[in-house]
Parts: sequence; structure tokens; C-alpha cells
Amino acid sequence: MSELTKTFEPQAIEEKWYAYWLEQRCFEADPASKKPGYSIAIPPPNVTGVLTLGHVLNNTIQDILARRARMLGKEVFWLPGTDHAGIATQNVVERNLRKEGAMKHRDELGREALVAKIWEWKEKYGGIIIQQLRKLGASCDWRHERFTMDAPYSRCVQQVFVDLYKKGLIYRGRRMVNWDPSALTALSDEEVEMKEQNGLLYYFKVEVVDEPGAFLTIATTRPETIPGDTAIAVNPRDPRYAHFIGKRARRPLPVENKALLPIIGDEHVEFEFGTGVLKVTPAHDKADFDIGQRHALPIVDIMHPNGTMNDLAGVDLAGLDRFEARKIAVEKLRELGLLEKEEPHQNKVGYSERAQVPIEPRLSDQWFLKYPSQEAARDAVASGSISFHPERWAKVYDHWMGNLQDWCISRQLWWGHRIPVWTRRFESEGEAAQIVAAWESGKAPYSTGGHHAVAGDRVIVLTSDPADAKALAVAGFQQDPDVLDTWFSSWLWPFATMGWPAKSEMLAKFYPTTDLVTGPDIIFFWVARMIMAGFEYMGEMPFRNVYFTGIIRDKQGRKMSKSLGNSPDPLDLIASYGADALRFGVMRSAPIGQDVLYDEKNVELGRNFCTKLWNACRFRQMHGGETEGEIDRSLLSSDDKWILLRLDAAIAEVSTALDAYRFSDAAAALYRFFWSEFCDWHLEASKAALNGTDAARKANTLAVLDFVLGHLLRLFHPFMPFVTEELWHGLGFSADLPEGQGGKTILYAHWPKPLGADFCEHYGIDPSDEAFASAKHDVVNIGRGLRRDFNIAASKRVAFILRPNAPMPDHEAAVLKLLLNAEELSLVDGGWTPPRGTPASLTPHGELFLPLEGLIDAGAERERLSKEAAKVGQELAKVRAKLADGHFASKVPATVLEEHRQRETAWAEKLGQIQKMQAALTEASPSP
RNA sequence: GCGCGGUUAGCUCAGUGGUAGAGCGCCUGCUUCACACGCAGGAAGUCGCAGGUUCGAACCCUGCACCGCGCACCA
Repeated sequence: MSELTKTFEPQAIEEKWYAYWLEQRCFEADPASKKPGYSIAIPPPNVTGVLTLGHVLNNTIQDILARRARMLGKEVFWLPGTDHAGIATQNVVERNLRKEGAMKHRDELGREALVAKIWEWKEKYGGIIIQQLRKLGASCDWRHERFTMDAPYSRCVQQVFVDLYKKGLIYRGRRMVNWDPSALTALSDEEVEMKEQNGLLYYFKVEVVDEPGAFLTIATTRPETIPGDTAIAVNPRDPRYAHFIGKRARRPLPVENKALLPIIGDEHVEFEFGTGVLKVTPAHDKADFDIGQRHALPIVDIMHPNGTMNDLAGVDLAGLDRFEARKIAVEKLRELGLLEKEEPHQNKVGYSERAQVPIEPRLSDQWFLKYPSQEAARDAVASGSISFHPERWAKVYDHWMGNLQDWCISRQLWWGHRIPVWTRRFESEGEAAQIVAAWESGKAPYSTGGHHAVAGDRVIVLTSDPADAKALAVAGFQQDPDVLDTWFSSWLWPFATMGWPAKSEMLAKFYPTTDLVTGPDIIFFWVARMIMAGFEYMGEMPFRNVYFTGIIRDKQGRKMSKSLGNSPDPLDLIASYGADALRFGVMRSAPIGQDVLYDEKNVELGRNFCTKLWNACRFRQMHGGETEGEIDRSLLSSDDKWILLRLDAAIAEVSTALDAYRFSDAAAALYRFFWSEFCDWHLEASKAALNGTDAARKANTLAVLDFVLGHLLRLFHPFMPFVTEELWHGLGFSADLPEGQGGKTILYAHWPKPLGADFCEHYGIDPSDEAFASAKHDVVNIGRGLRRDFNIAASKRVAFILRPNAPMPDHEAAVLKLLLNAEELSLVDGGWTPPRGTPASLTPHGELFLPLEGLIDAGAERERLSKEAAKVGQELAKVRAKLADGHFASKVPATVLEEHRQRETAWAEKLGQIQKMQAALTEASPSP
């Protein structure tokens, strides 16, 4: 037991204990343990990332879950790691290389050199966020840190690709995809964010050449794509236009190629929108592409991949950016006299989630996946086998699962898992078949587990074995240049990190994981896909519970962002307030299922709270004595019993809240119990005995304090690991405990159980004891109220007189005296009459008087009493009115009726008392 | 358009049928021997609006308004 310093300095103890925990190997999970397993796989942060408040929220929750599970006797495995985050990481490194002048464009470096540069960068900076998590106190098993591009992990990814291909679920196809013209890659539907745009709707007319003099007016938001139009469509049921179907119209742009377009009928066209006439651009719009397919229309692609117009767009537009081209196209239409009007129009445009540029629908060859194990994945959540918190996200999940679109998994990037597909074109189909036949009877240029297929004169080989690459190259095969969507690797996270495809002992012990803590924004990207992968490859769900955090916003409710500068650095906050303060502050303000409005005030509150805890423990320590002495039931005061009952309630409340993932409720319960109940009442009350002369009573009071603190520190530990560990040792709680139960560290101290009936019986604690102590609190509050009403400074020590309803033991009265800051508290019997006009108030323990020794201000007392009488009279009238209502008396449940009657009695008694005092006052000094 | 949240004190939020709550902020007093990162007090709310159910509604039902977020191929 070392002496606690006067002020709490978090920085010193944080470092000390984290090092201690690592050295003692406290976070290391043993798959051979007999204890029940508990596991969490961290949502791997982007390897380029730095810690944000979002990470703080997310990882604090995981740490609370992990630490509590440890205290509950589980074998805990919290798996840490990072994600290679394809586009984001490649962007960051490319930007840095350009800034350094190392390159202007990635083509200068070439694929291999750039990827090498990114690895270099990753080795140098990729550990930052991991180090930061340690500062926060995260109790991860660092021996198992994983990265989604570790060699074994990469192999898992490619093996899954090969397997899904063999199952016919992965295919290559020429389809409309979401094209990011800035990153020059395809994206999945989920990576496209729809944004409201204030744009213009342009009305222009086209001449119907087969009906001289007839024109059709078309409304479009994208006039720059006119050169790519290959038809005009109307709804065949539209009487205005049906008769034009089959005729031809002249496309106005490009001016040098005014092609004739067929007018076709298609149900897709809405009557009401615009003019009801649609220009069809199969190469640049998904819906138009579908129409094109239905009508076998040609596809004219008028754009380069980077979003600039190509030669097919015509001389006026070629080379221009698509938005610049829009302006020019409009000008041209105006010059041609074909532009009728333009009107403001609000529409939604897909943006690349990352690059924040508008997506261009583009026809390209990509790899697609039909999701596996859809049914099992959907059922698991619908049936509650996997439970979502808050539950409402299950509905969102279910809706998405019911409308699954094939997943575009190829990306035209360099950083990521290379698609494990090699192809070679042969002279003829015959030669291809011959080669393959030779492989089938002899030696193929790839290892077992690989797979090949023939498509005409092309032979395709899939293999996940990195050693095969050379052999295939020698055999003249070329690997697909694309990489896989990052999420195609992260969806394997819960098992690819634990040794899969081997049947590892980690998997046996810790799969499925227990809890997943993540944001609802990646419910489709990650959560849903992990569930499908889990069922497909492990035959089982990847996790049992999913807790969705809110999003951290600033005080004004805006998302945190670098550009707004409203995103504080958690490390700065830890430096100035301490990690425990940050954790507790954030958790206290993060209600389940709601966004968190971040305010530094919350961290300040956390800091104040840690300091208060520190000082309460110092207070205990300053009174010396033995740690955790025997509690003698015969010496328990009502305050002791009260705080034990409150502790019991707090244990239950905190445990229930944590079981239900209601972290802010648990934090609030801890706050209330410690501050309002323990410090404000019990600690203050205990001073009577601690500063008294009765040594036995003092020792017993300390024993109770220790009992409560010992439980309190354990309840707090998951929220505030550092300060609780320091105090645990500082107060000597670790001294007598076995190593695995709190002796070495509070980490393994048992999570408190509700005290229970046996405990209460053993110590002679009865629920009525709680009432007795609460009644004492009332006496104190009323006494302080009297002081206030008569303007007696809190520091001025006055005498109080109590006429108790029942005998009041000396040690109980001593507490009242102390809390009233009274010079003296005299107990008088029923026969005693106060000097006339003495301020008095009825308390649950009897009448309390404040004798003012001739200083009575009769006017003030009269005023006070009449104010109080009015208030009490009002309450009494309210409850009487209810009771007088016949409906009420006849319909209300007996308990409620009884409660109202008691209330009536209480108010009536109170009023009678006040009236008696008023009468006494009048006798003393008749009102003027 | 459909769906999901939300609307309670100046701010952030608890409160799911029976006497409106907490933290912060504000105001007053206090350096009282653990803590001024503190202590003791105080002011402050027609519980978004309108109906309905009920003896009784912040709470249940219906409708509406406003805020936020998803989903959806109206160009």
C-alpha cells in the first residue's frame, strides 16, 4: 500500500500500468484454457489511419466488453489489426509521392515500384494507429495482430476467390458499373453515395424526319451525352407519342454527325417526367443501357475513362471535361435553335464515396460475385441467432439482404489483392483444348487446389498459390491486372485472422466471436458480407452479437471532418485529461443507437470524475487502519446499511445495463452511485465515526468503506482501467487476493455480484434500514433549508433541536449533527415546548427546531410558513381531488389507491404541523 | 415515394400509464480538516401540434408538422 499523491496525474500511471499488463501477459488469450471463451475481432482501422474520436468510442466499447468478460472469468481474445484499404491507401501514398516530387503520375513508377513504395510507407507509418490504441488502454492480444495483406491472409482471400469461381458464383462480365473517373476504377453500388444536386433540366427538340415538320421535345439533365444517343424512347401507351414509334428523328449533336435515331417504345419511360420523351444513351446511363439491351441498340461510348469527352463526342466537345462539355453542348443546341428552355431541377447524383466526384456509369469488363450463403445469413439475423443492438438495424439488414445485387469485386488499382486469374490466348481452340487435355493427364503449371477453364482459344487458370505465378508466367500466362475490392478481403476477417483454412485451436476456441462493435454505416459493406462469408466458409455465424455505435458529431451536429477542423486529436485529449477521462466522458455521452454530440466538456467531466475518485480513495487512505477489516454487524450504522443497499442496487444496475449494451446507462449509474450516494452522503456521514473517539466503530466504518470501494473500483475498471488499477494497488486491495482474482491486477478481480439475501441476513440488513437513512437525509435537507430561510451562513455553527418520533441512537444523532454543521444537536422528548415562534419543520424523524435565541424574525418565519403551507395545501388539494373522484376510487388498482391515501395523510399531517407553527407564531407576536 | 430514428429545462439527454429528472451552463453563498477538477443551495419545462383511448397520458392509438438518416433506374 503506497501513499497516493495529492493530485491525480494520469500520464505517469497510464504508461506504468500498460507496460505492466503487457509484461504480465494479461491480454494474451490461451486457446487451451478451460475457461469459457469470449472473443472480439476489431474492425480493422485503415492502415493509413490515425486515431479519431470514432475509434475512441468504438474501441472503448470493445475494451469495456473485453475487460468485463475477463472479470467474469472468461478467456478473452480481442484480436487487433489493420486493413489495407485499397483506394484510400493508394491515394494517400500517391499524393505524398507527388508532393515529394518522386513522380507526377503512377505510370512513371510502374506497378511494381509503386506497390513497393506503398509497402515501404505501410511499414513506416502503418503502426501508428495501433500504438494509439495502446494509449487508450485497449486490451488486445497484440501477438495476434493481423493485416489484411499479410501473406497467409492474402492466400485466404485468393483461395476464396478460386473457390467461389469454381462454385460458379464469380464471373466476369461486361456490364454497366459505377466508374470513378478520378480514381479510374470501378466501384461497388455501396461505394456510391447519392447526393441532392441543384441542376438544370434542359428541353431541346429533335426533328422527326419521317414526318416532315414534326418535332419531339426532350428533357435531359445531361445534354453533353447527346452524341452518344442511339435512340429516342416514348412510352407505347402514351397517346401523345405512340404514333411516332418506328419513325426516325435527327440527333442534333455532334453537328458533323447528325445521325438518324429510331423512335422506340419502352415501358420504362414515364409519362409525367419532363415531356415524356427520353433520349437513350446506352453507354452512359444504367437505365438507358437496359433499354438498349431490350431493343438491340448500338452503344456509343463518348468518354475517356477520366471523364473527358473522346472523339466520338464530336469536334466541339472532344477533349473537354464532361461538365465543361455540358455547357458547350447547351450552347450548340441554342445556336441550332433547338434549345427550348432550361429550368431548375433537383436530382440525385451518385458520388464516389471516397473521391467525392460524380460517378460516371460506364460499360466495362469486371468481375462480379453472386453472394453465397444468402439464405443462412438472412435467417441468422431474422431469427435472432445473431442479435443486433439496437435491434432496428436488423430491419435495414433484412431489406438489403432481400434485394442483393451482384457485387462488382474488381478494382483497377495496384494496391490490394491481385485477382488470382491467369489467361493465355492460344492459336486456335484446338490448341487450347490440346494443352488442357495434356494438363489433365499430366502436369499442369499450377499446384493442386488450382483450377482451369477453357473459353474458346483462351485458357484460364485460377490459383491461390503464390508459387504458381512463376510457372504460369513461363507458360506464357498473364495475370489479370486488377485487384479485389478491399471488402472482399475484410469480409473474411473473423476467421482468416485465426488460422483458416486450417482447423486451428484459435478457431476452435474463439470462433464464432462473441461481439462485434462497429458503425451502422458499414452494415452492408462489412457486417452483412462477413455473415455470408462466415456461413459459407465456417458453416457458422461469425459473431453472436453486433453492437452498432452512433456517429461522433460536433456540438452543432456536424460530422467530424478534417476540412471542417472540428475533429480533435484524441491523443491531445489523453495528454491533457488522461485516457480514463476520455473514455468515461465519451461513454457517458454515447446513448445506445444514437449519434454522439461531442463536447470537450464531457472529457472534462471525465477528468473531474477521475479526480474525485482519486480523492475519495485518498480520504480513505488518510484514515489509515487495516485494509478490508472484518465487518461487525452489531456496529453497522444506518448509513453503513444504506450504502451497502445502494451498492447492491448499483451492482445490479450496472450489470444489467452492460448486459444490454447500454453503456451510457451503466456509466450514469456509476456516476450517480459514486458521486451522489457514496461521496455526498456516505463519506460525509462516515466522518462522524472516523473523527469520533470510538475505535471499534471507526474500524468498522473503515471496513465498510473498504468493502464498498473494493466493489466500486471493480465496477469502474472496464470504463477506467488505469486509475482503478492504481487505486486497487494503492489502497492495498491486491495484497491478500490470489493472483487470478485480483492479486496481481484488478484485471482479473471478479466482477461484483449483487450482495443478495444471504449477505443482508448475515449482516442484519433490512430494506427498512434504507428508509431510516433516507429519512436522515431528509432531516439534513430540511435543516439546511431552515438555515437558508433564515439567512444563516453555512459556515456559522448553530444549535438544532430534534424532537424524534422514536429513540435516536447517539451515533445516528452524531451524523445528523455533523451533516447539519451544527454546534449541537439536542434531542428532546415530547413534553418539550420550543420558545414561541422558533422556526421548525416536520421531518420523517420528528420535528426539527432551529432556535435563534431572540433573533427570531417573526415576519420572515411567517412568510416562510405561509409559502410552505400554500405549497403543501396545493399538493393536498391535488391528491384529495383525485380521491374524491368516484371513477378514480372505483377503477384504480388497490396499490395505487393506497399510495394516494398515504400521500394524502402525509400532506395533511404536514399541513397540520405548519398550521400549528403558524398559530404558535401568532401567539408569540401578533401580526401588525 | 417507401422505411427508420428523433422532437422533454438555455444545451445534451434519461424517463413507456399514477407527485416531471440528470449532467453541463446560469445565479447565490462558501477556500468547512479527500476533492474549488470542490461543497451547500437556487432559478428554469403549457414534455412538437391536433384529436382519440383511459379514472388518469411525456408515456398507448391516429393524423400532422419539423429535424436527421437510409433505400428507390423519373431521364
